[in-house]
Amino acid sequence: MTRTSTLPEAGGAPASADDVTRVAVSTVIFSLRRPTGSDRPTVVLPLVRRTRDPHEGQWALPGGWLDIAESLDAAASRTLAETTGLAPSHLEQLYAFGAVERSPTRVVSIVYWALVREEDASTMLTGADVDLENVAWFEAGELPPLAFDHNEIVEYALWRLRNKVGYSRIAHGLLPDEFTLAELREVYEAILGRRLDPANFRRQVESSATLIPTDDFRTGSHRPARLYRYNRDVELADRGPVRVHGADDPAR
Amino acid sequence: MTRTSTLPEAGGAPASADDVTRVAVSTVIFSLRRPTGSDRPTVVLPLVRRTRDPHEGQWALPGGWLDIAESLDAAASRTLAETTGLAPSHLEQLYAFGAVERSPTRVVSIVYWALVREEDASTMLTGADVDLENVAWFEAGELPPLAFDHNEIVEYALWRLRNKVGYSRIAHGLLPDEFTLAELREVYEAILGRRLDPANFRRQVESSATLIPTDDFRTGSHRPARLYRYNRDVELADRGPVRVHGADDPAR
DNA sequence: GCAAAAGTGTTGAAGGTACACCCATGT
DNA sequence: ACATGGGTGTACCTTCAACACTTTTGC
Repeated sequence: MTRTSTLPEAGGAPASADDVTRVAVSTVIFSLRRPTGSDRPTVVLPLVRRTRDPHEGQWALPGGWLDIAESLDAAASRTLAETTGLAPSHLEQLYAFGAVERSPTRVVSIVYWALVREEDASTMLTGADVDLENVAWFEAGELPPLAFDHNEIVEYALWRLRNKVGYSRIAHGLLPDEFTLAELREVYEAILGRRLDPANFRRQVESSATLIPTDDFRTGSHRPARLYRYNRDVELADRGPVRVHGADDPAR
Repeated sequence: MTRTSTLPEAGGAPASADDVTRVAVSTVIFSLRRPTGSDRPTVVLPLVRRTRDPHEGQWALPGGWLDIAESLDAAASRTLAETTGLAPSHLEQLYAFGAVERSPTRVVSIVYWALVREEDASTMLTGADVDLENVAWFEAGELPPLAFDHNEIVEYALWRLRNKVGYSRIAHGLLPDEFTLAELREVYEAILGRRLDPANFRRQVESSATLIPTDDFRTGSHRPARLYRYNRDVELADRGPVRVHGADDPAR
């Protein structure tokens, strides 16, 4: 994993001057974490500390410059890995931000959002050449003031996530292969920010036929809960438009 | 209206060589037209004929290059006006397309979609310095093979339009100030491609409280129909995320 | 009167919410 | 035994689709 680009929005730019529009790619990465003391997961996201102006010292979304020979999707994957060492289970374009004043020099940011499984989030700590000093996880609801317009971008990404969890099965992007219905429900509850009726939740997911029951159970100090697995055959009304040519196309 | 940029994807580029990524802005413009012989409207869109390579002679989406000092939204408005002379009643970002091979030189296209009222669509014919020879309207469902990946882009825009008509009130962007419920229903029918029950349609829009009944009626060879006007106060769960800073922010 | 579209009423199916209740385990 | 979460049953309510029916105009 070689560093072919630096953090976006300024510094180390591919073109030298401020007479060109540069294209940056950033990603809002969501994962879950169970705060110590609580068993309920909350939505967290990794941010990187800027090491140069503008906004030096402030936290910002991970990202980097678009290379001339890589697609937007590829740039999102690459910069995400380079800055955080994470491997996402879901990656989807969010929006292109291009207001003139959002950075001192002209930058158009193509922003993605991604999901990382709780188990995979720990790879960051062991990860290769990631600058751990300057990466940290934050609760999505309690962010400090971020660089550029990144607070608004995160808000928008959260809105999209909450929206999408309602009509697609992206929740599986935050879960391991096998999980109980209670664990799945906790993912929904963490994203939506409210409790769901276990009985009704069970019926809804069961009627959608997206889950395959296994013969295994998760034990605890109560009745064992059946483990489920996502049915990969089922494609929900999820991606919407025609799949264009393989990669780099709309995901919704 | 001065032409400050040429058609996107190649030719007359702001930067000379193929060692930079250029940003283009294109727009899928939807309007309605009643085919002669039929009273039911169909969805149509304007395309421009390319006058230079690549894809010279082929039809393509109207657009142009992003200027260094203008926002993405502004670029969409400007290029839309320059190439077609149209003024949209709705303008919204669709997606950023950035596959490497979508053009001989590296181009990232920020694509918008727009609505133009039937009445305003005729301004194109009288419009200022628009090259009428190379602009034409096509039925959205019967497009010829277009330049670049523009066929897929139009499909995606159509999908978004159909989707959005279900949960927002964008349909008003295709209607004049006052309209009957039958006219509103015809817009929905044209977009969705299927007939709707007039009785149920009436109840749905009436219960949503987005329409203000006027005291005027449209007469014909039947019982006069009441004219309605859109209630500008009502904001549906429409734009979703926080309005960022005025312009150039996500619309959904 | 008749055709045609405007507008109202009614019914049944489907889906969501609330909540009572039983089941199976660890302690 | 009892606490805890797993899992089932059910009643109510809202929404939506289908369609019969009445109203008001032009011809």
